[in-house]
Amino acid sequence: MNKPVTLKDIARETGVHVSTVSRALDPNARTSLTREVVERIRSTAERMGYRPNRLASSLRTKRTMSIGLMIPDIENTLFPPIVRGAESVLEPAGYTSIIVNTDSDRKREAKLVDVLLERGVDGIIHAAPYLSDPRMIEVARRGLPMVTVNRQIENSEIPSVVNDDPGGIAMMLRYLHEHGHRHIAHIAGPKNLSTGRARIEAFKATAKELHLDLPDEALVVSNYFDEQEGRRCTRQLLESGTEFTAILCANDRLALGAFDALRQHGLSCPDDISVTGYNGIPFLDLIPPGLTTIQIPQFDIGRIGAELLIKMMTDPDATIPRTTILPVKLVERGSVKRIDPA
Amino acid sequence: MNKPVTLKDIARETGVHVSTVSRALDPNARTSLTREVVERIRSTAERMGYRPNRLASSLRTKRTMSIGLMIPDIENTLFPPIVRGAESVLEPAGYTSIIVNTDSDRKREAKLVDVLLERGVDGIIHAAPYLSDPRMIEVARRGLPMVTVNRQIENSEIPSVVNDDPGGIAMMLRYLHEHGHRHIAHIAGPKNLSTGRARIEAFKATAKELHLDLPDEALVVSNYFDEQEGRRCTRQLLESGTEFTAILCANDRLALGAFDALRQHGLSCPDDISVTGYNGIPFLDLIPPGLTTIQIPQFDIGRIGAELLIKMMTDPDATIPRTTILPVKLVERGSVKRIDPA
DNA sequence: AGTATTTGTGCAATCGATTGCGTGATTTCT
DNA sequence: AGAAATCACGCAATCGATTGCACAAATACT
Repeated sequence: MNKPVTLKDIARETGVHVSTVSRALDPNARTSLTREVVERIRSTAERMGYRPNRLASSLRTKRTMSIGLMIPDIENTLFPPIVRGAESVLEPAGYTSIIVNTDSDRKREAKLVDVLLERGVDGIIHAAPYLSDPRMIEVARRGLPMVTVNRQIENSEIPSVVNDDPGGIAMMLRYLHEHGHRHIAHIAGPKNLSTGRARIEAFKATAKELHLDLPDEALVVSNYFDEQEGRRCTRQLLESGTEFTAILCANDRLALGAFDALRQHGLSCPDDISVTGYNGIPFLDLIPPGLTTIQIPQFDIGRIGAELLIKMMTDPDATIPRTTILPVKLVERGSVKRIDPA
Repeated sequence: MNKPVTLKDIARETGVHVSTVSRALDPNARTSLTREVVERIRSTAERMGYRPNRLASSLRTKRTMSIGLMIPDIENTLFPPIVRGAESVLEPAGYTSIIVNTDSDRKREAKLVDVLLERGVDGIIHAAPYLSDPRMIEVARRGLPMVTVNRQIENSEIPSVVNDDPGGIAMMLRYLHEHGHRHIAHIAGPKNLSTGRARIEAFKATAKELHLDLPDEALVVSNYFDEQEGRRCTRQLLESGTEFTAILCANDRLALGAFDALRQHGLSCPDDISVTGYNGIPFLDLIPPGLTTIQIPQFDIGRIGAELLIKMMTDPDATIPRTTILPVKLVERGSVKRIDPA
């Protein structure tokens, strides 16, 4: 491994001082140097194959040009698009990201934040914090630029980029209503997540608006956003004896679990029970009967989150919107049947 | 943002020299110091909340404890499990990984390698190199520890971890044969990828072994491993007029595309045509009729790749197997029908 | 007891780039 | 033409941790 070319090497080669070389190669400082000198340095740097050592630079400037990207699990298809969205702006801006999987485990989250801090990240994008997350709030308070995307932390000043949960849920509930459904159950998300809470509240509010009958048993709360909980909650609905013709699920994976549980109970979707999801994860069009869902702009959530973070990192005094709400849209597939209102 | 505690601060506080502090905190060098001194330093370090500055350390030691993880696209469900597998060993070992998406674009790949090099990664795991990849070979030659996983580069000494492509394809072809199929088409992967080539060769070899009739038209080569190409190739097969009762696809996404194209042509899978895939990506069990496929151990591929890389990074003289081949298994679902041999 | 060896720390250079300050040379101004 | 201002670049400190070498004190040896 031949040792890399350093500023010193170029300085020796061109007969100038290393500080001059440094300035010649810095687009911002280049102003006060002679055109020729800059050109001479630039060309020999190129010729010698100079690659700046970011470590040395970072040590001096206190900026690593890297950020931390915290997600629950990269295997959850909801997150890769967010990651790509974020990188679509980070990479061109010269930032590199360290992705960590928290597995939605507070202990891991705390440990991984330390890892990121130790690595000197310039900022953090947290894609799925808890509603109450004192550790992250503390880190942000200390002055580390941070944005949360997809979910948000309550009682904090941390800017967040989320989709329009209330609007999306209302849209979906109205859609079911328009399709004749009057008895609609809801499988809600975990209460300790902002998405879980926002969606259940929107559901209740819209149900009231539409004058829907909403018995307590028609509303079950899941512990995790996954298929297994979707199955469990669906079973619970079925066994409670409450009457319903549709289930509005707080996310797609719960809905996929519902598909499964209904099938196991010998019920057909959408003929017996209609089901709807939320998020719009991939492959949904390939899974029968095709989940009607709310498509959230995952890529844009990541993209805008990264844009905000860069703004915060480069201009500490910039005014950053506390919450950025992105519009969603309803994607019709086959899981909702039009019925005659009872 | 209160400034971090440094060795110098601890030195001042405890009245010793910073080099002593450094040694006291280094588990390896701690030997030659007095128990008490070490203890005193350790405790005040703890009390002051000392966090080592990895940048400074790396600058001096030339080790960043970070590695580059190159994948085509994190949105492709094949890769997240590989990533998790790799991180399952990297993280506990104190390594952090920088994930880059090449989009299977040579220009991007070249650029991203430079980014990684500039960041001073200690090694690289490349999850999908081209068969011929001089740039990566050159980087490896220069002395940077590197392993390729999932695919491999030909004519290079770079260790790779791959699944048993020949075995898997042979297994699948035999399976179709046992189910009565005698006219079997193959949608092959791109020729410039090791997986594409290995699989087509295995297909031909096994077909010969089984004395299958294999006209040229029954074998079409895709340009990319994706659904669109699967559709195109299937259409081509259908329009060529060649006779076949099953299509063995070189990967799952091609097979998913085949599902689609068959449907568009009014054909049913598996009643009219059987289809098989390769890889075992998620959600396959939810997509009708359920793709029968070869499950590759993605997580283990990542895990073992990372283990090899760590070995290479920590002991340059270690003997590393040139190729590590992992076993695969056949997963039966509903896309293959048993028929009477014509 | 006197010399040789070991032990525990300190000193200072180093990794590579950045940057405030200084200075000689050139240009501009009166 | 002489003073002032500007310009182009060099000097040296700095970021924080690591490490070979030096050296004094303590211990072991003959």
